Amino acid sequence: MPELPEVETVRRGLIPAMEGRRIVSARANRADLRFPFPQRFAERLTGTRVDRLDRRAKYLLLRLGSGETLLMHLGMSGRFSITAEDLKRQPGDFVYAPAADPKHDHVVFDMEGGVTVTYNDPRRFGFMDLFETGADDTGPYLAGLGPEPQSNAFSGPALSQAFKGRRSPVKAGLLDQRVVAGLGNIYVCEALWRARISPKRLCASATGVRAERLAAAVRAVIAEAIEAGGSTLRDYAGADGAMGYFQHRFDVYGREGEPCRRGCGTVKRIVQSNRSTFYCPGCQR
DNA sequence: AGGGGGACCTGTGCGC
DNA sequence: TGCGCACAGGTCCCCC
Repeated sequence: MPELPEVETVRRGLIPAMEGRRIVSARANRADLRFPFPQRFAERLTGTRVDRLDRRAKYLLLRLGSGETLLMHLGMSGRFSITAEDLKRQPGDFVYAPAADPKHDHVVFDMEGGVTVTYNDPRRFGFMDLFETGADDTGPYLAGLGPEPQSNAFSGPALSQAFKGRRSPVKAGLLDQRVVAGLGNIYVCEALWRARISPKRLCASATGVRAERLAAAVRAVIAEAIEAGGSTLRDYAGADGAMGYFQHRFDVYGREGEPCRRGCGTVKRIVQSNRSTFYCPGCQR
């Protein structure tokens, strides 16, 4: 479910609840999510302090006083809710509302200061792991990730280089986390629309000036989405009460049959590598 | 080697 | 109202 902007919004929402606080106790309510929890999961977390909350691509990284890093991925349906006496606006309020069904509450962190952070994930595509801090680039998850879209390492020339010789559609190229890290189905569709590039165009033919346009579009789309997430955080809970999943105005995603915002045609839905792609055949070439 | 398709799960919304 | 199907924002694994 969450792509980079949603994960970044979740990170920012978790900071007041977790950063600088000791984990009084941690608990996993089952043996696995997508993968088994690491050995002695609860014991390795209990008693340690969360020094910092980082993000890389769609991964949250809790840097712990113990010298370990807790890596968390939200999969498609992972959510956090927070309850906290000292963060509440009104007594009895949730800071971020709990997900509807508590039977999917899989991990609970009791934090210093009466703050409780609960991870809920109906589909259990999410996962958590612990590794020694500093080993980010040698572990199975983060090694090989491409540049962050907001970093200097991501640029037109870099994207052009990554696309060179690739025979796959540019939609698949942008979804490849080794090319650029953090994009998912929605923001790839949005960036391609913004850059006026057809999702069916082959990567190899989207180098040069097209890659330049695409890189700029990716940056803009991601920046705007993070900003939209930030505004829902400022309002505390978003419309549905859940942190990180904000209502955002999409240009093409989910708009099949509706008019293109450029007024040139109708948004079309196709399937590429088993996933929905939305685009406007009128302006995307 | 790179790329496509299926698998992993549960929930929701729609048509009949 | 109930049932079955299609679909959902991610990633891994297998196979060509």
